[in-house]
Amino acid sequence: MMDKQETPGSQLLKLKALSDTTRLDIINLLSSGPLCACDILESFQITQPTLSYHMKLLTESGLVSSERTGKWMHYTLNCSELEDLLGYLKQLMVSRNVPLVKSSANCEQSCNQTKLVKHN
Amino acid sequence: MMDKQETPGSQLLKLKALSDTTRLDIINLLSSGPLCACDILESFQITQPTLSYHMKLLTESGLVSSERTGKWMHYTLNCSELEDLLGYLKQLMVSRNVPLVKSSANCEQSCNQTKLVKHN
DNA sequence: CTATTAGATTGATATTATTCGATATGTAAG
DNA sequence: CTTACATATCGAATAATATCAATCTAATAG
Repeated sequence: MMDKQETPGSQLLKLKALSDTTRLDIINLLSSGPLCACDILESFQITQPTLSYHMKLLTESGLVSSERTGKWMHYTLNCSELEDLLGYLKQLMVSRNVPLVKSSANCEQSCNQTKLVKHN
Repeated sequence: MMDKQETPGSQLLKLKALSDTTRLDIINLLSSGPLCACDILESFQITQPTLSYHMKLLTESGLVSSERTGKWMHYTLNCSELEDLLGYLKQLMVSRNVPLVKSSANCEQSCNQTKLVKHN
């Protein structure tokens, strides 16, 4: 049942979240299992506020979920959200044959399309 | 035959390339087939130099390949590179059970792990 | 050779991201 | 209540990105 509305916006949020070395490394860490912030912090040469900032972006993207246990924050990789992103990217590889460019193609002699229209 | 060296760096480049609305939209356009720069440009409210800048990032990431035909530049989505990225992300969902955090876990009472070690 | 056209490059500027020190909040222990 | 500890937030500095106008290069047409 995949009637979920495609929300490219939220996929963009995830891609932004993954587009930083530190955060990609954090995701890698979390792929081995949930960790609390202090454990994650030990793996990086960043300050605690910086880690907190990155964890905020990761959780806001949905890729990571957080849960407080006492004074500790536990972070878990949210696989279903990652699956969604995978699905979104996979769909890009299925040529949709939808002419997104409104009328026609320019560059008449170079396009290997049947309908060739003169470019003004 | 998947003996290709995992190069997280190049995957990071792709993720950076995808982490911008305009570029993600361009990728979407290209998923329907190759297009020349002038066609792509018509779909956006950006200037030609800006498009050129984005196409440079996309091609440098490997996600898009470019080919000159006369005076036109044709851009094509490079599916194999996208596949590589998909593979990299997919692998994150397979818990590797490798203890990346050096010695042990902190937060003894909250970790559901067998080996519990006191945090100083 | 001289336009003309498609794209790329350059340099400046605006916008956004990242980082840190200082400080606040929230929780548990004494 | 006070202290200690884990994490979050704030404000400011810095770094990285995105954008545009102007200009350059490459290719074709005349």
